Amino acid sequence: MFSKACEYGIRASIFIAKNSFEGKLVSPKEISEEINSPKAFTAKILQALVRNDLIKSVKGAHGGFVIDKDAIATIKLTQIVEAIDGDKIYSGCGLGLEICDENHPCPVHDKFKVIRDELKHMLETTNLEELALGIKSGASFLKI
Amino acid sequence: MFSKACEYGIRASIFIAKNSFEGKLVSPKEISEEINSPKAFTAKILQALVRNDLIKSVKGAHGGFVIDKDAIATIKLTQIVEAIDGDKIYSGCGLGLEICDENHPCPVHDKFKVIRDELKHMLETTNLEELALGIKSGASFLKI
DNA sequence: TATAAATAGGATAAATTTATCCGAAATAAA
DNA sequence: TTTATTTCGGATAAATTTATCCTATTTATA
Ligand code: FES
Ligand code: FES
Repeated sequence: MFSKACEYGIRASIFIAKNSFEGKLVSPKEISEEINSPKAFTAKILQALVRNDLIKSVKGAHGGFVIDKDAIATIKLTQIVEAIDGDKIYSGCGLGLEICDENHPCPVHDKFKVIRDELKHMLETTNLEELALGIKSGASFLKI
Repeated sequence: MFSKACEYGIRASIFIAKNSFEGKLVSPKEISEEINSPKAFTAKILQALVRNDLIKSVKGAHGGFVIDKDAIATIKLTQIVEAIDGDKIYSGCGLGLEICDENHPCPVHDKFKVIRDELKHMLETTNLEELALGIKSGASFLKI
C-alpha cells in the first residue's frame, strides 16, 4: 500500500507529535528505536518532512525534531503520504494504465475508484493529534 | 497498491478470458502487445498463474494460454492477486508493523482495516467474466 | 573561542522488484 | 521422423527501493 519510507515517515511523525505535546525534541536515534526502523534511513525521511514543512528540525547541540504544538491537530496523514510517496496513490490506475481516466477506464476502474477515494478521504480527515493521543493513552502502538 | 507483476497478471488474465470465450488461445507475444507489458516478464507471471491452476497452458506448436470457459465466471480477482502478491494486502499492517492485530493495533488500524476489508470484498466479488465482457463491449481498456 | 552534540547531505551498498536472454522440453504437422 | 512452433525454467541484467556510512555544517555551552 505505502512504501516503507512512507510507513516509517508516518510512524516517526506520530512519535514526534507525541513528544512535542510535552515540548520535547527527539533525535533520529530515539525515533528509530521507538518505531523500530533503520536509523539513517529514517533520518533521510525526516529531512524530506522538514523540507515539506511538516516537522521542524533544530540543528546543533540539544537539537532534534519537533512539531509546532498548534500544528499537530492540523497536519493530516495525506500531507505526510504526499510528501513521501507523491500522489500516485490517489490518482494512479489500479491496474497500472498510464492514466486513470473516466473516458478510458480500465476494467476495474469503477470499483477501484470507490476504494481509492475512501482511502483518500480517510487520509484527508485523519490528523496527527488523534493518532498521537492513541499512542499516549496506550490504545495503539508504533512498533513490533 | 498492487505490484507491477500483479497488474500485468490481472490484465493478462482478462485478455486471456476474453479470447477464451471464443475458444482462442493466445501467446505471451500477443498478450504483451495487447496489454502493453514486457513480454518475457509477462510470460513468467503467466507461468505462476498456470501453477496456481488459474489459467491453462497448451505447450508446443499452436499452443498458448487459455481459461476453461466455465471457469471464467468463477475466477475471482482475489485468486490472481493472491497467486502473485500473496495475502499481505489483506493481512498486512498499513504502517508496516510486523503483525496486524486487534490487541496490538497501530494508530491507524481501525480506519485502515475498514478500507482493507472493502478492497478484499471487492476482489472477492469481482470475477473475470464481468471484466472480460467490459473489454469485449468496448466499455473498458487494457492498455495506455 | 574551543568543544561537544546534533542535523544535513553526498556517496555508496544491499536488497528487492522488474525485465531480458537463451536453451530445454513439448507438441502439432509436414 | 524431422521441422517448426510454442511454453518452461534457469541465469542474468537493469532499475528501483531500502539501508548504511562518513563528513560537513550548525549551534549550545563550557
Ligand atoms: S483507469 Fe484503472 S483505476 Fe481508473
Ligand atoms: S496494526 Fe496496523 S493496520 Fe492493523
